[in-house]
Amino acid sequence: MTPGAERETTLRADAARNRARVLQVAREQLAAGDDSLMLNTIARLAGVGVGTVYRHFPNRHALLEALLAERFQQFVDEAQVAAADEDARAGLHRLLRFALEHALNDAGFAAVLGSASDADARTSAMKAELDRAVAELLDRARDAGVVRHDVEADDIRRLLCGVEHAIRSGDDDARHARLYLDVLLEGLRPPPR
Amino acid sequence: MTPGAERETTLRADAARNRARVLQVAREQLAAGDDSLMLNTIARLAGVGVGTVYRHFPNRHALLEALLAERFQQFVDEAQVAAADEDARAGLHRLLRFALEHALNDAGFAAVLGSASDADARTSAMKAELDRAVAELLDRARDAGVVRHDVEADDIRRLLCGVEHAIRSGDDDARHARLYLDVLLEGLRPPPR
Amino acid sequence: MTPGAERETTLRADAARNRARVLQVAREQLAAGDDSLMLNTIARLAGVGVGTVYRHFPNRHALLEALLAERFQQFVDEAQVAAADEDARAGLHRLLRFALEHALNDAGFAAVLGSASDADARTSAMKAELDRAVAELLDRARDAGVVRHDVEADDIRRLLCGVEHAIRSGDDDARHARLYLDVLLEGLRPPPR
Amino acid sequence: MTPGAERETTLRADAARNRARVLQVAREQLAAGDDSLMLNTIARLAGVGVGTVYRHFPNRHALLEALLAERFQQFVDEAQVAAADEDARAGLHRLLRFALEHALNDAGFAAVLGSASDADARTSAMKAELDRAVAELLDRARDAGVVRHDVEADDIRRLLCGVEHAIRSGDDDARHARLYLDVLLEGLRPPPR
DNA sequence: AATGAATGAGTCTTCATTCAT
DNA sequence: AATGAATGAAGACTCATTCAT
Repeated sequence: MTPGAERETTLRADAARNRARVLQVAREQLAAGDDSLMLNTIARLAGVGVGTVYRHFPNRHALLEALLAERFQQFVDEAQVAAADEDARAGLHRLLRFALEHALNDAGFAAVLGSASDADARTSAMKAELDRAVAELLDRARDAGVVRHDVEADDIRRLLCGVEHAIRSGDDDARHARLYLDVLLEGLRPPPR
Repeated sequence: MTPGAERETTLRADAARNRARVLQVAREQLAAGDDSLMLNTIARLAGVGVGTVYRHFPNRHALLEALLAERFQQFVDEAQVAAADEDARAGLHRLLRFALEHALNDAGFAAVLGSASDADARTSAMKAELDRAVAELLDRARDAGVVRHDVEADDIRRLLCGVEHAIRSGDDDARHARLYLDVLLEGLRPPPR
Repeated sequence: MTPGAERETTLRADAARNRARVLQVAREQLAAGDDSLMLNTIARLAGVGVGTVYRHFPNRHALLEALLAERFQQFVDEAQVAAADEDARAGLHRLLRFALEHALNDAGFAAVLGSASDADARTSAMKAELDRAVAELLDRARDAGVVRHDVEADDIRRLLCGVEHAIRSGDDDARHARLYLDVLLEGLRPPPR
Repeated sequence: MTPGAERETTLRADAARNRARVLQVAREQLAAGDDSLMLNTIARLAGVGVGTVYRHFPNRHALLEALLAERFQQFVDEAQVAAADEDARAGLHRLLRFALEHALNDAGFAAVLGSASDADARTSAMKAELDRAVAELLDRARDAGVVRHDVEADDIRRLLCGVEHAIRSGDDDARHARLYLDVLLEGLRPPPR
């Protein structure tokens, strides 16, 4: 029984259920475009008392962090796999498409991805892990001459958030998503001459 | 007697001065990064009563619209000049750099630029005017083979907002601004093959 | 028109009325033994909105201060007159009876009188003024040999609060008040031999 | 089988230990000047669940009563000894000094001593016992002409609380304690004619 | 008997908007 | 036309008490 995992494990069955419900409702609220995350409302929707929400998440931010930690780690794992692709350019492509999908599905995810400073050290750690994977991929891509020299992992993250933003602003159908991502990918090539 | 025109015409000198002050303060607030736009605060800073603010702008949104209308028209004018450039690609370049500067200086400007629906018909009209100019430029650029065929004026607007977003997320120094805009410009070229 | 008085004067008629109502209700609450001073409740009882209460008194403490300032100054004025009595012992007697009446009528008054540290400088100033008057009286009384040498103005204040406390604890009829005050006055005489 | 007795008797060893811990923590809290007595906090500090606290003490008041009962009985015992002093005035002196020490050490103690009505019959019984001892002492002192005729046991209790209050309001060093108690003792002598 | 998660009424505080002056 | 006091709905958070485990 890992000590870290234990915290989750020893949670009483009903407490765990409530915690999950709250996270679930919060996620739905965000997905529905309501980023106010009112703890009272969430409590009502989750069918628990306000106090229960506050017990699990002392403030709005803690809730957001929890929401993100879940998704982000999951994503970082996938990202690392994608980053190992033999073909660096293809790997980058896959990685970005990957991240974009996540960002489009989860507004909170995009928010973290694109913020300069993190409130929680765990978030920063995960972001660093992600940047490390991207940096490796970029290095290989640069060596292969398929990516311009003046962009770094950090820039990739920010540009991706920009694309996500562009897609969200207006009809965010698949065609636009594909087009905007493609523009980014083409723009990342070393400029002619 | 056009009602719209009358409002502007009959404005007493002091009323006009108050209106200008309110807009000025609101602009400063936004520039200072405070996008809450509390009308009470603005009134205090402008040295007028809240009631006065409400007389001129029935609600927060009206204030935002007014703020934008001012800037936007000014921008559209400049844009039309830029769009007339002989060299279509150079014109596009200038136009985007132009817009980007505005967007970085004025968060509200970027918000309008990137929103799918407008609250005020005048805004839509100006946006249409802008898109018309960009569309012409794009047509010429496409004919010259320097821009991919699958992007429209609307996409340009959205992508630009994306770039603005990327620049704002983190250190928004000149280097990043130039780099991200360049990535966009390169990405807009017709893809190889 | 004195500047100090003006603040009160320029208060709009209705604002002044509301402020007075709030103070009135707060005073009644305290008198009724409820020292929780819930601003919402006070607002309701005063027939004004919560916001109005908050406009006049940003927090509970400000309300208390206002409540006290009113009474205290009024009392200090009277005290100074009483302190000027030719017969020092009689003056002290009158002064204490005087203060006791106030303290019994207004719990807040007693609270300030008996607290070692004040939150508001004005309160400290008034207290100092009071102590000055008492000190003069004590000096004369000591010279006349009718008060023990080891008590100071500060002690008088504290002992009086003690008496007030004793009177409140139980039936606080006039007999008890007279008796306890008399015990104090006798106790203040120089001890035999 | 007396229900009251049973409760004490059948208390399991661990239950008794928990009860004692809770009382201990509550006492410490009060001593530390925190008279909010939050049962959740006490439970945490005592290392038991809230439920356990509630099992032993159905509400905050019951806890207070229990806290006091302990001390009070202990005090009454000592008081009865002190009251048996040959020299009535000396006995009174010792008794009051005695009570004062207790009251200064234990704010709850003073609260009970000075309250007109008790929540628990046991408290009233103990208070009656105390008053009986004091009354005897007073009778003897009056007969000896060393205490005024118009004070009763009840008054002694209340005046003592007054002194305690005075001592607490400000620097409560030994000098002040001695002085204020002395003022009371002198004040209790029969007034000169 | 013990635990501590859950509850939700209760309180504080802010701020967009109205309206008497 | 201007003022700013008043309003009160809305949101954040606490804590005494209950009850399933």
